[in-house]
Amino acid sequence: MLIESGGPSRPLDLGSLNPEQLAAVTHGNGPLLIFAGAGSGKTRVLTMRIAHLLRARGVGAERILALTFTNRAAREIRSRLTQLLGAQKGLWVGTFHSIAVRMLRPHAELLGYRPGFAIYDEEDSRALLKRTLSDLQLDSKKHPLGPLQQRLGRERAQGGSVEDAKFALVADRYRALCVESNGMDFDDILINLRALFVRQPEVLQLWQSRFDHVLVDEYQDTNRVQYEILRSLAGPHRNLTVVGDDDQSIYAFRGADPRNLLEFERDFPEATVVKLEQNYRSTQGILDLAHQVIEKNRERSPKRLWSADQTGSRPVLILAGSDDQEAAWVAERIDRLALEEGIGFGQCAILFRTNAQARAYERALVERRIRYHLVGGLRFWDRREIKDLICFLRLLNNPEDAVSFDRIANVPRRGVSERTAQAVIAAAAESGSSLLETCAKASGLELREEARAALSQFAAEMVPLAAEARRRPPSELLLLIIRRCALAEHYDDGTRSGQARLDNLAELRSLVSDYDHLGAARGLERFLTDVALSTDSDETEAGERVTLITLHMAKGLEWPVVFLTGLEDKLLPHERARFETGGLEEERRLAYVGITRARQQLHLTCAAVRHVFGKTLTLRPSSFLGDALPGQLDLVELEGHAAPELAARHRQRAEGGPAPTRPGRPPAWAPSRTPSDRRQDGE
DNA sequence: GAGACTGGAGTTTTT
DNA sequence: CTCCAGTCTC
Repeated sequence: MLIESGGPSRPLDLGSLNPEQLAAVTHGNGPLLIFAGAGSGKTRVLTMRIAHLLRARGVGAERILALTFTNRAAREIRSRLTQLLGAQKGLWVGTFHSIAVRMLRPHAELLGYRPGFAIYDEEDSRALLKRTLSDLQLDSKKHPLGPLQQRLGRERAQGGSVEDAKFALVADRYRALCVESNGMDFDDILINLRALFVRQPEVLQLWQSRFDHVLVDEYQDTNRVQYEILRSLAGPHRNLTVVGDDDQSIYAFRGADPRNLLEFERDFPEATVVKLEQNYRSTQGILDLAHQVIEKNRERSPKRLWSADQTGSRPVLILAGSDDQEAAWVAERIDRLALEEGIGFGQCAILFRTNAQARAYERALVERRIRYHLVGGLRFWDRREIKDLICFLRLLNNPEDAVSFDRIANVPRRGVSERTAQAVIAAAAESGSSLLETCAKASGLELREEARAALSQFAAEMVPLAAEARRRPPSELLLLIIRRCALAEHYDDGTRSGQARLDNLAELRSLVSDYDHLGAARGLERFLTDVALSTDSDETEAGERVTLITLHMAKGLEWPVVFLTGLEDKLLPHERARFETGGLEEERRLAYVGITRARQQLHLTCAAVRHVFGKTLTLRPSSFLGDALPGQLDLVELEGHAAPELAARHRQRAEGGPAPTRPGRPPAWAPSRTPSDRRQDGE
C-alpha cells in the first residue's frame, strides 16, 4: 500500500540520474550489486530505488527491508524517502542491530532469553568480561581486558568456532553470563538472530516471507554473521540489492569482510553489476590523487572515479618541521580562509589517524579563538551519571541484569562492596531468584552484618521502584529513582562539573519523556532499546565550528575544505598495521577515505618531528605521499621539514599541470556510453 | 569498604 | 603525557 505524499501520484523524476544510477534504480528482480564510489550519489540511488519499487513497481512498503550500519544512514534514507513520497508506513529501514532486535524480541525465549532482555554496550561487555575472568580465576594481568575484548569481538563477528581451548573457555563462560543476566552484547544480537534462523526454520520462514526486497548499504562492512543473515533472508526471492565500495572498507579489524562484496558475483552468479564512478563531490584534482593512492592496492575491484568539476585548486602538501608547527599552520590557514575567502569554520575539517593527535589541534585552535567540535569525545550516553541512571532503569526492566546491578548496587555509596555485589549475583544465580529478591533476603547470605544491612537498604529503595516501573511512564519513574536514591545530591558536588551532571540528568529526563506516550513497561523497554542502539556519534551538526575527527569517523561525511594530517610513516600507515595481514592495504584505504572527503580544497600535512607519549619521535613522510605523481601537488615548505626528495618532486610543477579535460566532459578513461545510455540521457 | 598511590600501556571501533 | 586498573593503607 502506498501512502500519499500530498500531491497527485506522479512518476518519479528519474531524469536527473546518470545512466549507471538509472540502471541501478530501475533494476527489476534478482540480485543487484552496486559498486558505489565515494561521492557517487549512493544514498540517492538507494532511496530512489526504494521509491521506484514502491511507486513504479507497486511493491508494498511493508515488503521492503533496508539495512544500514549507522543510525545516521538509516535516518537519511528515511527522510529522503519521505521527501520523495511522503511517510512510508510499514517500511523497515534501520541498522542491522536495530532490525535484528526487532526480529529477535518476539522469539527470544526460543534461544533461552527472557522477555525484556538488555542490550550491552562495549563498557557493559567489558565489565562482564572482567567478571568472566575472575569467575574462571584467570589472572587479568596475564590476560589484559582490552585486547581480550577486541579478540572476542572479532572472533565472534567472524562467526566461526574458537580454536584456542583456553580462549574458548572464556568465550563460553562470557556467553553463559550474558544469558544468565538476560543480556546481549552487540555481537550477540546478530549471532542470536543467525542462531534463531538456523534452529527455528519456521521463524526464518516467517521473516523470509515478510519481505520481497532486501537492500543493504555499506556492504563491504558486513561481517560473516551479517552475511549469513542476509543470505537466509534473501534465500527464496534473491531480491538482494547490495551497495558498497571495497576501497572504503576500513573496519576489517572489527571483523568486517570486504570479500562479501568482492565475491558477491560468486554467491549470486545471476547478479547484475553496476559501477557508479561519476563523483559529484570533489574536483578532479582531488580524485586524481585519490586514485594514485588507492590504485596501489592489490585486493580491489578495478574502477576509477571521475568528476565533471575540472575547476578548483590542486591538493596542497604541507611539509612541516614539527607537529606543533603543523597544527599552527592549519589553524592559521583556517583563520585566513575565513578572513579572506569567507569560508566558515563549519566548512573545514581536520582529519587524523589517532585520537591523540586531536590535542595539538585543540590547542592551536583555542589560541586563535576558532570554535571547534571534537567528534568522538565523551559521548552523552557514556557519561557516568547517565550510564548510572540507565542501569537503574535497566535493572527495573530486567530483574536478572547483573551487569546493571553490579554498577549501581553502590550508587550512591551505601556500603555495598564489589565483593558483596558478587555474592548477591552468585546467590541469585544459585537460587534462581531475582537480584532484588536476593538483596531483600540478605539476612540469609553469609556476609558481614554491615554488608547485609547495606543490601537491605538497597532492596528497600529499589523494591517499591520496581512496582512503580509497572505503572508509571518512564520519565516519572526516572524522577522517582532520582528522589528515592537521592541521586541529585550524590552527583552535585557543588563544582561546575557537578552542575553539568545535574543538567545532564535533566536532559536525560526530557529524552525519556518522548517515550511516555507508549505507557509504562512498553515505553521503558523501547527507550532502553533505542538508547542502547543509538550512540550519538551521529551527533547534531555543530554550527559554525571546525570539525576534528578521526579518519574512521569521517567516512560518509564531506567538507569543502579538508586537512588530512599526520601523513607520516608509522602513523598513517600506522605502525601496528604492519604486523597484520592486509593491514597496509586497509591503511591505504583510510588515506583514500580521507582524501575523498574533500569537496574543494584538500591539504595534506606531514611533520618531521612528533611528540608521542611524551617522547619526541623523528618520522619519515608517509609512503602514501610517494604515490602522488611528480608535480601533482602544490607545495608549502615550512622551516625544519625533512622531506627534500618529496619537495623536489612537487616543486616543479609541470607546465600547466596535467592536461585539463574540457569541463563537463568525462576524461578519456571514463566509461564510454552505449547508444541506449545516450537515449536515456536525452541527448 | 573507601580513598590514595603506583605502574603500565596507550590505532582505528558504524552497532 | 595521561588515563586506567590494580594494590596498598587506613
